[in-house]
Amino acid sequence: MSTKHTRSIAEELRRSFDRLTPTERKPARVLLANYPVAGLETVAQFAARAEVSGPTILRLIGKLGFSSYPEFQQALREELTARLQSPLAKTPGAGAGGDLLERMAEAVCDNIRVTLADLPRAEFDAVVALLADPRRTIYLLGGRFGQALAEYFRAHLRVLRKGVQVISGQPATWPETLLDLSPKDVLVVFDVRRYQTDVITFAERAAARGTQIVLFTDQWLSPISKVAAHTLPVHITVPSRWDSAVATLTLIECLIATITERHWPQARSRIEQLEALRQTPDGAPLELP
Amino acid sequence: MSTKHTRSIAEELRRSFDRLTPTERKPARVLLANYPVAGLETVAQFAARAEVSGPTILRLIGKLGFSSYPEFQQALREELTARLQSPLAKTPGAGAGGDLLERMAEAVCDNIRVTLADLPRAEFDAVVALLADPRRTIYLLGGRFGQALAEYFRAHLRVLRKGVQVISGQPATWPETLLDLSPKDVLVVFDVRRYQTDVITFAERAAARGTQIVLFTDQWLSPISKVAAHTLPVHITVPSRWDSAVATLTLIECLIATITERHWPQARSRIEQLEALRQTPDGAPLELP
DNA sequence: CCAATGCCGTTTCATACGTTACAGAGAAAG
DNA sequence: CTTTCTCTGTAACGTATGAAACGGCATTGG
Repeated sequence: MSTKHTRSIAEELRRSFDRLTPTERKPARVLLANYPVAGLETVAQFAARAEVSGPTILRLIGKLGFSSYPEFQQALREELTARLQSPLAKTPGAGAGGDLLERMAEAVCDNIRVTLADLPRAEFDAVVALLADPRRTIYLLGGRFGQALAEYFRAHLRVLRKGVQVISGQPATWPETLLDLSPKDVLVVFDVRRYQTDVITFAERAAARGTQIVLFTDQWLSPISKVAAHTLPVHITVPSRWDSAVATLTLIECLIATITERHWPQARSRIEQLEALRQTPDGAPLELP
Repeated sequence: MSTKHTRSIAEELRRSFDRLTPTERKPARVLLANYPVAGLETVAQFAARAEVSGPTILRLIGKLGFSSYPEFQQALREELTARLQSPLAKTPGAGAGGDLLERMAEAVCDNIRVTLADLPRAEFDAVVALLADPRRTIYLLGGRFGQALAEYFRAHLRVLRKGVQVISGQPATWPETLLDLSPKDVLVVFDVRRYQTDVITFAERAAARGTQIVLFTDQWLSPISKVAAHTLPVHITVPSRWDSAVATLTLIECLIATITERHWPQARSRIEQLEALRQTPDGAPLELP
């Protein structure tokens, strides 16, 4: 009767996190990262995983209000039972009263779901085919915040194929790149709300040269969509003063995953060659991603 | 190779159900009904729940191919870990039911929810305070795929405060930056699975100089976590050959939103000054973000 | 009806487990 | 610089745990 554990142990852990000593926080993090499996192991295993000693584990669960380790495990198991029985058991008190983190999580997830649900599969498949075509060169362009997305996209695409290039640096130098664009090539543009004029003009000129444009934009559609071959609208509003790029990133990862899957033979051989070339400093072999 | 448990234990149990004696079937049914929690209890508890004796339990798990009860529990925990990490437990009947887009959306949303739910609020708040402190300089560092995240983070942070810098270029040039790091400064590192050695060594040296390190890593914790002041574990597994950065990006946006909100007076005046300075080419006034 | 065999629980035992006490290291305060 | 206090790992302890031996019981075949 010492303590009533109505709320979850994870929550209790987070609540009293600042009461913990530095060494006690290590197993706390390990437990939260591998919840709740780490806590179902023996004290010795749990301690070894967190790289602390056994007594530290016991002191930790003591601070959580448990009088013994078995009692702690019992509580974990009961919680796990409830969690597995009702799969969508969200935190019961999760009304709109949740903190910013919870509200952000919900908003972002809604954006992702709506974005992917509303996306025409034909459009998606066409973009996949375009980006997987080895004969085309892929150019990527983004504005203030789109730049980083272009970089992320490139980092993956470069593994899968040759001819991937991010247009960066000062906009004044972009026209030079414009010369390289041909009707065979693809320009991927990231342009959301408060559409950047320099990005827009570049895209329009590229379109004039016949380049295929793939546009990531928000639900209100950048003006580039008028000249784009394929437009991918993404939901971006969240309870923040800023817009969210999470749904955009998700879409990027979906494209990468699909390209990798659908053209796996080519991708595989390329990745294997890459691994052979890339001698890691410590000599450890790289696994397939 | 005493026992290879490629398929799930539950399936193995059903397969060899008719080889069991009547009394052995009782705990088998109990385990399947309360899977896998019942098997994670002690032999005595499991036996009591199934109303059989201890040795019956041991004979049962012996027939499943395990040489000891702890080995059986270990297998259960590993299976549970895999199940909780990639929640394909959703729509179990619809194995390949949804297409890749839907499965990605679900997985990514789960990652986001779990990541934010398990995040200690104290840790989050400490990072916010650190990044909002105008007296500290913020350095950002990322590996192959983390680089883009660092860039995205910087693009926002630069609006909110001065002294934000991404460490980029060849790793050989990084030591020069190391000289600038002081105990007052903050190093934000992105390091996930297949942790990059050059990133690790840089972080370790920075820590040796007393720099506060904020680490974004996966649930298996980069070795940098040992020297980091604050570790933010993120779930990254999706039904793809690649890992996902979506939850990491969400966390970044949560940080930005919170910093903006909590230190709004400073942020607001800074944004207004920025707008005054930034003469948009078409003369259109910029709105507040 | 009897004997044999397979099945299951009770008892016993060794071990590994959780637990406690203690001492050393390190930081904070004087 | 010294003292005090907090924190953390080592070591020792008692116990509960998993595992093995044994015996009774029911079922089956003769």
